Amino acid sequence: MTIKDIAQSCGVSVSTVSRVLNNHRDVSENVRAKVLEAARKANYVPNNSARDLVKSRSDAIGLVVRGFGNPFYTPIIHAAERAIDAAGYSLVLHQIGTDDDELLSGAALARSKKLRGLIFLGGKGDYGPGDIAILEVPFVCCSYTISFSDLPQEEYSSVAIDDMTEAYRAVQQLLQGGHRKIAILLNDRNDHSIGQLRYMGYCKALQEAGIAVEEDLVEETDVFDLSAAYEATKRLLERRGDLTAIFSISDTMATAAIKALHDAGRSVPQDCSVTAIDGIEMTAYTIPTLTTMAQPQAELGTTAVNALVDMIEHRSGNRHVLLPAQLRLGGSVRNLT
Amino acid sequence: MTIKDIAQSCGVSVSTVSRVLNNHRDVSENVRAKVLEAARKANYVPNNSARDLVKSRSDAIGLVVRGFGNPFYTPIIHAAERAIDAAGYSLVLHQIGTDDDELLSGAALARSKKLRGLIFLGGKGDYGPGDIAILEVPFVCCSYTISFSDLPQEEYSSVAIDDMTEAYRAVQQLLQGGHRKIAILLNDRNDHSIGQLRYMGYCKALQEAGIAVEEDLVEETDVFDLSAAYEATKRLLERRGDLTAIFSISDTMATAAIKALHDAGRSVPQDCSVTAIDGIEMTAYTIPTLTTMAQPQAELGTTAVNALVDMIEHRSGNRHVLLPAQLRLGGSVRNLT
DNA sequence: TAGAGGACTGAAAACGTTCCCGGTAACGTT
DNA sequence: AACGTTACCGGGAACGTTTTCAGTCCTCTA
Repeated sequence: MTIKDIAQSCGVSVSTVSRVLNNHRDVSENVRAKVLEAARKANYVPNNSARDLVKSRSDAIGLVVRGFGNPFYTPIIHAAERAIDAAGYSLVLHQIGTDDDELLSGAALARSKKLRGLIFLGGKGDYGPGDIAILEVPFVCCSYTISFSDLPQEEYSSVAIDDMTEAYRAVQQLLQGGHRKIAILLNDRNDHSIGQLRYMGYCKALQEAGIAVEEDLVEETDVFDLSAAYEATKRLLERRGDLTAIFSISDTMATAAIKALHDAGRSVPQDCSVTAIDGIEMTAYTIPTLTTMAQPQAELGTTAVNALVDMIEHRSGNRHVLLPAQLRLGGSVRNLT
Repeated sequence: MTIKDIAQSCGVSVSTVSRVLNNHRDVSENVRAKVLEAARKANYVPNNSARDLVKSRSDAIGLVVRGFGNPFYTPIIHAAERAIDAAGYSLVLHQIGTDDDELLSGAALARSKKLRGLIFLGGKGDYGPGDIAILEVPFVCCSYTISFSDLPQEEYSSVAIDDMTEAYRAVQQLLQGGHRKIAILLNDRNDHSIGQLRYMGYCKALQEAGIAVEEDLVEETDVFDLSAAYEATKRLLERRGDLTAIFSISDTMATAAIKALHDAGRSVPQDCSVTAIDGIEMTAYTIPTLTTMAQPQAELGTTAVNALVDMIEHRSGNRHVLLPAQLRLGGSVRNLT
């Protein structure tokens, strides 16, 4: 059932059918009605491949995500899909492994599928102006660090929280509670990831309070592996039994940390406080509930696609938006004073 | 950069270039090498729209999911995407709301995008043979109940756990522990969903143990809303203070239930046992850890796409696979005897 | 009443592939 | 020497759209 069949059945040309189907002007009311009716009755569905070919673009937006399994991303992707759908686009999801290059993957995907735009979710990029040239479509980085690269701000878009500041606030809250020996649980201090930014916030808060960052209070571990975070916490406790608080850069790691503390005979928050960043739904229902800097996950997703769609439709250029996180008070923090 | 440009630069015809790019026979080694080199150097990426048009099919598989936000689905989708990628296909993700018809949505998507196949994840279908006729591509239902419909087994494929049996096993475990007043937390008893199947397993276990299903021990609530599950548990406790165990049809609801019990002054498992079905990663790190029938989430995803790809490539017809769940012992169950 | 202009329509090219079909050259077989 | 077979290659149609361009008819103005 093609446009041609409809044209034939209505006794008009394919051009005319195309015009009514695309809501173009210059077509009389009665043939418009006739064609519409015929299309409806024939259950006509346009062939996107043909349309894409002639317009040399599709209606799809690519979402390339590193670490899809992270429950933190789920509500973001959820909201992004809804927004993409609402804007009349469709979503092709591409997941990349830890050793894949998102830029290369994204570029190939975008070119072969004639994508309209790209969203990079999660991860980090050390790219320069020359690198992103292979991306021929607009893109926005969502919860993604590109801040360390030498890419000028006006050459890309981003949507995220202010990682360093929010980490700073989280740690500051512990400091205000009288904590002095605060450990940090993160992925990597030097990989130019979001973890590094949060580490910088941690350091800043400590330094402002006149506390030196102690090497053996920082523990690096795989961010997506709960059991690794569990083991890391165990190591931390063996090394520094005197710590009174742990700042985790993610809710999931914090959950594992609380469990490790519990299994080591320390209850939270009586014997040790725990705070984090992310605010995934589940940690509002654990025992104890987690005190965390909750990210506006759905808003991150919709903001990212709205920015992208604006760029696609030439309503705006690159922009950077920082969304505020909100302190979600739980039962995992105790004040010492 | 099209096939034509490459043809020109190599001094051969487009047909020949197409042949080498598609690994067809009847092309000499040296021109093959020449074309390949030219394509590589020109950074050629095939135009999928054109290919899709002429072959009248794409390389995409549609994943239509109801309730994307459910963390239980995340590892399934994760694994599915990997498998789709590995099989040389790509994934278009479509999410539907509670009031949308997945069949209609899926059919429109499949037709307009010339999808090769469809995976329905989560949800329920009361469809007959006439209904699925609008789907012109193979499809498999993953963690999806279609069992109540009058669709003959050979007309569709499915991958799931044996919901009724696994629920039966979960409840049986509580019964063996001496529990007699066992509540159930579910979405709906009569909506032909997975919840109903699990409810049937619950009933069967009770009946075999000679225990009547008590109306006020079953609580229905929105399956995706943790706060609703929390409130539902509160109601349950007010109504039946004498219950000694709760069987929840999902891990997430169980988490909320444990929290509600805790807030009501009852600790788990001392005052009340909790068990569930799903086995999401986080609940292995809560306090207490959740005893649950863990579903092989990744395997569900890969099995679904493998089945689908087999059908797409005509290696097999419709098939139904039931994967075993595994009892994951946690600390949320106490034996009374 | 001639001409301008607007409303509407159709023919046809173009998009970048795939694939069928026909053709040539080389080689072996009778 | 004639013929079949094989290996290789190019021409060109086809896929289903969109869009430009060239009309045709009608209406209105001068």
